[in-house]
Amino acid sequence: MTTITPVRARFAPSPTGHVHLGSARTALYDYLIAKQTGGQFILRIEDTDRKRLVEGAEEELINSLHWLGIDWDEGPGKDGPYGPYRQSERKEIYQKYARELIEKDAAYYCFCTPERLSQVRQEMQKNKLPPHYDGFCRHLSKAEAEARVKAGEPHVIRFKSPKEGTTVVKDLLRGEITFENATLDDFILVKSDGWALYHLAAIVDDHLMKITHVIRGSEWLPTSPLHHLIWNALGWQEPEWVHLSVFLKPSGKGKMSKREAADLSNDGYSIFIKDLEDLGYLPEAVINWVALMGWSYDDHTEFFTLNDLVEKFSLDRLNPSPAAINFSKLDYFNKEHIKALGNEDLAARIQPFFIKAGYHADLGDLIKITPVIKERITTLDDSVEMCAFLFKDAISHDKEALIIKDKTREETLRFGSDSLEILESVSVWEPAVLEAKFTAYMEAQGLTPRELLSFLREAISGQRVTPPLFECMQVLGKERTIQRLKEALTLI
RNA sequence: GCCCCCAUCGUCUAGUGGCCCAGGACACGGCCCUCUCAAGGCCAAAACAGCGGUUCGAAUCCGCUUGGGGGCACCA
Repeated sequence: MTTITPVRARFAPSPTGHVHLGSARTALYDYLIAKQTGGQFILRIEDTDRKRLVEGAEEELINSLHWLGIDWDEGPGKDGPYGPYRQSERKEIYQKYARELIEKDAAYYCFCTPERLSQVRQEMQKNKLPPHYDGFCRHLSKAEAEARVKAGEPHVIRFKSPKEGTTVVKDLLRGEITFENATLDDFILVKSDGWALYHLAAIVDDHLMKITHVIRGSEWLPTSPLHHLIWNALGWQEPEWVHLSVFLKPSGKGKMSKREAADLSNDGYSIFIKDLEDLGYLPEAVINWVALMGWSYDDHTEFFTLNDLVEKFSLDRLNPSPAAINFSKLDYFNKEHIKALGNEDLAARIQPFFIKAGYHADLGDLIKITPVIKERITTLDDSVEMCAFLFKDAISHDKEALIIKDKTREETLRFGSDSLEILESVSVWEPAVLEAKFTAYMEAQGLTPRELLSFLREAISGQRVTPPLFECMQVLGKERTIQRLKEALTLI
């Protein structure tokens, strides 16, 4: 590592939908590199396309970032020296620089109608050429163009891409990438409604906001030469470019489509941060998981907290190849991070899931069960299914399961009433005491734990799967445990 | 069609010319432990896409092929 200079990194989403894994990872890396160098992480809303805005998307975006624990130093709700941080509030700024580009002859007015443009595109495709603009307005005289603009003729502003030579883009993890200028298009910089497009707006903002590193998806690679050219045309020093690889669907074949995203939810998974939260994943786990998709620390360390990552992340250990999303690995990380949680913390996190399921579980009770469930649940939501019986007023039984395997109804009844007596005789209601009593009883009767305890489990919980039996009895309390066993015995 | 990117076990990856007949993790299978479910322990199976170079030596460097991915909007 050379001398560390503070990095100013920005996460610049457009509020057009849910925050997904890809953007979460980009935001994370931005945040990490900024924090690690003592720099700033900036959140900028790219909302210049007024038609695509989605109601509530910005709010969800902010919530998701907060949930993940990624906080910004400058951005909406947190003013800084380079605001405003919403592009919709910066329209005039972009127009100023668009004019500058025209004056420098690096851009030109174009009066072609959308109809003509699509016609040109079709023509190009028919001739097996890249579907680019044909340059119809590129050579209009400045005087004529200005006159038509003044006359109020609808127009856009296009960048004047060089036609010869090559443009080299330097990417931090891919090295130098060379593009033939002949393959470049004359991109639109400002639309006919006066709003700047990403290509102009992002560059102007990155410059004005003194961004030093731009981390973005590799889908931007094809337009990166244009961006390089615009930076140059404006006479500015461009930032470091980092083009991250895309995420592939779990099969590894192709990008996640709308349809596949929907199919995922049938399996209890999702690529959207909001859903992951609802599903019972920990932000710690999502962060850990997503950080490792495209980055690694060494050949064996996998468990990282956000703070670990701030300390250990580095751009030079990024991996340029696309990564397939692996949800079973997320499950694994979720288990690991749940196990790492303190009992009070875990209890507070599972409580909303109980409440959502209609159980009035109070924190005190939940804290009692967290030690025994923390290594048995994959998601926070799993705790509800596993422990619901503790919070129900009445439970129902599967009568079949109430007969001890390979024993008769009469035998079961006898073991059941003996158990009842044992329970009633216990004065110190603790797992160790209960276990000692029952172990002695089972030995005397020649019963295996599997036989008796499975029966008791069904009797007091109505479930086949629960946390360890004696712990369950403890949380249930002596009275309710006895009550439930009595009820069960009447059903045999 | 054109441009660009990528290429190690099923998946995420380690590996920057000899330490590699390739290491870790998840998932999968088996065994042990075990009151259910987990957790834990042990074991197994599993990869350098192909072909040419360069080199004393290549997973590592170069080229080609193949495969995969991304882009080609008055979206970002």
